[in-house]
Amino acid sequence: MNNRTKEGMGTHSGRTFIEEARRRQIVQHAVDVIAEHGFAGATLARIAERAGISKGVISYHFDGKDDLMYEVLTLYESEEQEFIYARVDAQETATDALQMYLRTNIEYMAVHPKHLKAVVEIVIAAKDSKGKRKFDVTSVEWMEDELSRLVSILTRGQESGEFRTFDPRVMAISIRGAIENIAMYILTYPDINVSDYADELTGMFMRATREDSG
Amino acid sequence: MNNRTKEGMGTHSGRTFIEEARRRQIVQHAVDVIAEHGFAGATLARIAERAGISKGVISYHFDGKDDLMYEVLTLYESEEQEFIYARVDAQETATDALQMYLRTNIEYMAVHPKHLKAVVEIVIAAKDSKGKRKFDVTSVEWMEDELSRLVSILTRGQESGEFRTFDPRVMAISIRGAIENIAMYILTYPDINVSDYADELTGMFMRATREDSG
DNA sequence: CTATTATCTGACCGGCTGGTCAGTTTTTGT
DNA sequence: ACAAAAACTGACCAGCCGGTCAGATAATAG
Repeated sequence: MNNRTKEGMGTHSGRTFIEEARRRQIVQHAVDVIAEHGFAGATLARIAERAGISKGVISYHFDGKDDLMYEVLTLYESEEQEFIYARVDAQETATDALQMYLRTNIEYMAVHPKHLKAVVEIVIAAKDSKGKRKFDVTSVEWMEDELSRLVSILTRGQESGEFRTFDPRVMAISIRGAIENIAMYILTYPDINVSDYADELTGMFMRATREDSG
Repeated sequence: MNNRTKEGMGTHSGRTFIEEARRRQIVQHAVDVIAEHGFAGATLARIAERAGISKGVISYHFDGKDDLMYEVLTLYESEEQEFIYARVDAQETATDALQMYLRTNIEYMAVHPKHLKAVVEIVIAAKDSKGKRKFDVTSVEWMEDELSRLVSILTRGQESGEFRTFDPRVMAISIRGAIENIAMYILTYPDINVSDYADELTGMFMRATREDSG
């Protein structure tokens, strides 16, 4: 009486304690391997070896590599979203929201740099393999979703007069690019002062967005 | 009397007309395949098929896949650098230099989006496979090189009083991130107005860098 | 025209990939 | 205690990867 919902992602309906634990363990080790070797270098053999289990176990608990990657993506994506938007949505003005958005993004990636790297790696890989029926839609939608949330903050700021006139989409793309690039550097040089980075980033985009004073 | 310098990259010493043509052809098709399928999906078989030649021809003219990728990287990287810095270095003030830097970057990627995508794909892949003796150093150095040039422009602006006080490195990383992310979007949605993107980007970072007026 | 060299083909190789499965061990239920 | 279900192992598979090579073909030189 095993595989009930395997492919039915999301809600963990009737899973054993052991199964739940194994899945979590595998996902965690998968993240480590992806962060270390990139998506292409994250083979099932390597993930299994890292977890100290047989390769077959992964196939037993997941419907293949794609399913595992999808799990990694959705798990840490939602984890990040919750962390960030719990704080962002608590802000009243768009200015505060944007500032909090930048700050919590940096803060989150300082605590979980591997998670972010893994998510980015998967999304990029999924984008590249477009048309080969992988996790396509989801991955592209993640980018778009993240972007549209940011766009709505920016638009709100423009409507309230806090922000100047600019293309919210270009601004959002630039902000995401800045954040993701800084994430790469935090991973490469872990000994940097994250708080300073957050200050710099907020100072930068506060000036880039606010109404011209003159 | 064939392979003379094969591995000795760079200067094409004594190459046949045919060899030179074939190499160029292979590199061009390699770029197309990388841009379309990503680095991981750019197999020798696919590149050969696209070029309408046998797989062995690639091995005949290049010392393996790494050599081909290295060729793609160096060729289009230098091409881009020349295009951009020919204009950037002609500017007198740091403000003009930065503005030209942003504008020509967008302009270049509008003309050669595939080249840029290919370079980014290779650099990312090389970064991931770090420690596995590929083109490691070079790829990381490209990023660092690109970054240090930008940093020097920013530092110059700060010394001349054009720019406010900020961490030039963080700013440079953010600018690169914004440019590269926009590149991805231009590739995804080719029907956007590139000129507008350039205007938005310059407006954004002009405000982010300039001395506060008050 | 002929011999030599350069170029190219297509079959082939070992190695690694994701994935499968018969059989063994562990956990669970009674 | 014991049977059934769950969890796991390790050997195995086909398929693709980068790369090689003997032999076919094309270009060139004498």
